[in-house]
Amino acid sequence: MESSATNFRELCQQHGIAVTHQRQVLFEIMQGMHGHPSPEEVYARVKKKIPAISLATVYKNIHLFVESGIFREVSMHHGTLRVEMNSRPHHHMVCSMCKSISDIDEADLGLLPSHQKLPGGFLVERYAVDVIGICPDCQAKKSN
Amino acid sequence: MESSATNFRELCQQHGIAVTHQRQVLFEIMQGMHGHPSPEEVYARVKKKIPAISLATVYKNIHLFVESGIFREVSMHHGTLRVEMNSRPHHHMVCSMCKSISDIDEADLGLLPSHQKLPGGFLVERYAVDVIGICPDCQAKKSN
DNA sequence: TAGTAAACGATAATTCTTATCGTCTGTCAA
DNA sequence: TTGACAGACGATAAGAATTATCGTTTACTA
Repeated sequence: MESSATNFRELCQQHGIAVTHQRQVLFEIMQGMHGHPSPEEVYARVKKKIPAISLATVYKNIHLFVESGIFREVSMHHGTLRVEMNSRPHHHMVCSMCKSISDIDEADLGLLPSHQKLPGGFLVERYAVDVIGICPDCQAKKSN
Repeated sequence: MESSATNFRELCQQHGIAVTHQRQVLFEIMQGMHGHPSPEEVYARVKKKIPAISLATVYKNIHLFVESGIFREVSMHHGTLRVEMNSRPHHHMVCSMCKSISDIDEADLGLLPSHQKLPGGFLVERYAVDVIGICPDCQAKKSN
């Protein structure tokens, strides 16, 4: 069985990024965390292993991991407060390139909820679907 | 046909909030905006009609509208950067009370995408579904 | 193993949002 | 109507999250 160190080294080589001690510890700790920790929470954990690490390094490497496709952001939405004024039942199309958000009617999406109660006893109020992909503008730019 | 002023007055009475000039102009401008504007963008528009308005007032009233259920937030997610380390295909259950996020396997959700290309030519890469509702903990608290 | 590009830590700066506070206004009862 | 009072307002300071800067150190390639 390969060690996780070897795996991480290969992962970095695949993505063309340098293997540093900080980066490796960060990666391993993040992989071992459940849920969706904030950068601060990750920082707190990593600090136990590398007391001298900087919060900026944590941010920089989380972004690097996300850009490389090693991890993924939970929400594609903008960081600022965004409000919904379209009162018709609809969902969102989010462009993975330009991050633009456009609305799509529920009926046009062709997806409908089927359960009222999910495993664990979670009581469903509504579904919010982000369709992630490439918007027409970015498709055009891509093929140029 | 009722004027929009009357509508807004009734809306405020329904929600037990005062009708102020700022609030009314803000509401009307937001209703007339497309997409999902940021507070800054809304502020810029409102300023043309009420030059003396404060950005804090815009924030306070957007929150008020959201809390009252007049408008809705685009994303229920936390404002901070959150990273996904679960590599299995899954979606999220977001509690509308405590804002906690937990994972649910795609298979358990019972929802599957049916289209590859949506109206407008948007090219689908993947779906990210937020199931919004009440988590078991908050259901328990609620009934107390 | 030397040169170079990139990564690091420290910290200043920026951005977004919220809190504070003195003044003003909308609401409601008289 | 009017007067009292809670709540809303504007100005701005404060706070939280994130990013930029910069001098030093480290990893990769030849």
